[in-house]
Amino acid sequence: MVKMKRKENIEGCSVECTLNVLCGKWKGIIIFHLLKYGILRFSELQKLLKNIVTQRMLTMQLRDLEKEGIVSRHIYPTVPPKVEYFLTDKGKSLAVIIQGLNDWGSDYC
Amino acid sequence: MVKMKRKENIEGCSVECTLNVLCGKWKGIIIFHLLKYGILRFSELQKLLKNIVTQRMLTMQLRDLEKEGIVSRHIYPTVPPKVEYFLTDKGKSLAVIIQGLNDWGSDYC
DNA sequence: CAGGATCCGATGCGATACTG
DNA sequence: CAGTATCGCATCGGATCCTG
Repeated sequence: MVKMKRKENIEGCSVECTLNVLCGKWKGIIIFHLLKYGILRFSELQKLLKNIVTQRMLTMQLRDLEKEGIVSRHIYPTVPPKVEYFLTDKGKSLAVIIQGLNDWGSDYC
Repeated sequence: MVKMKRKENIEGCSVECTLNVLCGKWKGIIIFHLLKYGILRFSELQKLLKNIVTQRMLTMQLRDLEKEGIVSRHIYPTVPPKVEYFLTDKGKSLAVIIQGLNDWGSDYC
């Protein structure tokens, strides 16, 4: 459930709106780690996700988050290429929520 | 992205675990409304969702939430049938998170 | 009223291979 | 190293119809 953008807003409930940003495989963890480490290279993110995720998936999730204005990236024009990902202010504002999700998960899963 | 249960736990990150519970179309809003109203009949939930959701979908999401121990239901053996849904303690513990999601959505969407 | 049964399209997600 | 391109399946989710 990832790209299921919804335009209709259910009477003052913006819950789904936020979930649309967070739901998508690995997005939560990606933000979690970026909050923790600040800046991470593509390969570092992949390692943190224990190589469970394929490059393709990681790329897609990062692109989605970029579109939403949650993460941004800095590309070094070097060889071999080096790309760093970091949270935008909008992304950092998710800190409380991510922390809450993490805590709840620790308690109830 | 609803049934994508993940067993692997990424080094002390339980974020995805919670997202697995919340992600699924309408689950967030369902919990949001149950937090707000306490108890809701099937048909009341459907109206609150502005009839956007089909009975089938609403039923499925409620069954998922029930399996996770988030909601519970009380069936009145009457004709016509009457079924009430309400949050379990585990479900109520999501209040802070749901509120956070709602606030963030209001601010950034 | 609440919800089960079917059908069916959309897309989420994975595996694999290739490139500047 | 950090991607893009293809292929393919599983499942998510919508529409419709049926029932105790």
